[in-house]
Amino acid sequence: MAEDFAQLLLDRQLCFAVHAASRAVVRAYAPVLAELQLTYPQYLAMLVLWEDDASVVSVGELGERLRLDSGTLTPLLKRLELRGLVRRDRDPHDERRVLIALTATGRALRQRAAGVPCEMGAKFGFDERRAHRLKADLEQLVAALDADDISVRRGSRPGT
Amino acid sequence: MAEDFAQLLLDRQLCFAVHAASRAVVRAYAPVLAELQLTYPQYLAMLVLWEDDASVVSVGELGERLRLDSGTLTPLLKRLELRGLVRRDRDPHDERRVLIALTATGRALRQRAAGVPCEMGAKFGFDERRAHRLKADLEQLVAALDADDISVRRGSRPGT
DNA sequence: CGTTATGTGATTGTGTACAATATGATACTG
DNA sequence: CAGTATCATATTGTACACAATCACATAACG
Repeated sequence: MAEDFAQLLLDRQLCFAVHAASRAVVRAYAPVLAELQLTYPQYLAMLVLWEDDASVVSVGELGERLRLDSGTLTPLLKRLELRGLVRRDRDPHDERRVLIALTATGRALRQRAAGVPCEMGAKFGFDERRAHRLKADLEQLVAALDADDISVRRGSRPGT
Repeated sequence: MAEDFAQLLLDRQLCFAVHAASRAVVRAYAPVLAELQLTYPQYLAMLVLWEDDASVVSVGELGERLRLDSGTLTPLLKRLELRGLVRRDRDPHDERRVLIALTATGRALRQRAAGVPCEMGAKFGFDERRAHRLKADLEQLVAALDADDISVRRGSRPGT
């Protein structure tokens, strides 16, 4: 019993560290991204669109890459559309899908964002090896949690 | 120029990994905490209150521990008050401060939360050494970002 | 005592984040 | 072809998260 309560303290360590780090990262990006008038999640979405010159993906594909659902992406993408960075059009071959495409303005923003990784890398102050190790640890954590989540998604209850 | 764009891809790695991991952690806690009718940030606040049996802190002190500001904590604490887990009273010695105190119900909830760390630890699937290393890496990251942030908080611009 | 500075929390507005549900299109079945 | 199932996205509601601002109280100064 006493050990359980001790864990209530220990527990706070890792899960809280992940949570606090995430918010610290978003805060650190904010002033840099403000020059591009982007929020951090908007920046992540633009990174995906910038990756391929074709730059046409459905909302669902974007959500899979960013691990975000449509309820989050739809208003975010509408704001990017308002700013003229992307277009949102129904897929003519499948009227259910909405395709996101970069505009010329959105593509041009890539030049201005080119310096962001370097500027942020300096803030992080991690050498490449340690950054790689941290990234690997985090990805394994996500993989472990997602694997556990399959039962929820597929509705396959363990007992019954 | 081409190297800068290559970094736009590499950059996505670490910052995105932190962000995605944080959301995966919150998602993983959700079903476990639902039994206690707590959200993850509410659980973090309760952990701080459970740590000390006195369990009386101001909103500001709580925000310092959790690195959250009052705009986030005030509505969160009001919801906990509505559920009868905490009380919110003005400090009689300093009418500006609002003190948060556990109720008997809030203190009792600690028993039911005792198993949460163990259940979540199983989901994480990390051995103690690796969990400790990940936690240390994340804390160093937060420290580096916060140190960089002092210039913003104190308004001491580097140039002028 | 009036004035100003500071400090603490509340309020407001914008922007995620996600569960639950609704809507409409496509695919499958008989 | 009608009925059903399924899939992709939109909509709604709740809950963070934080910047900017407001309101009030204490403190410091003349």
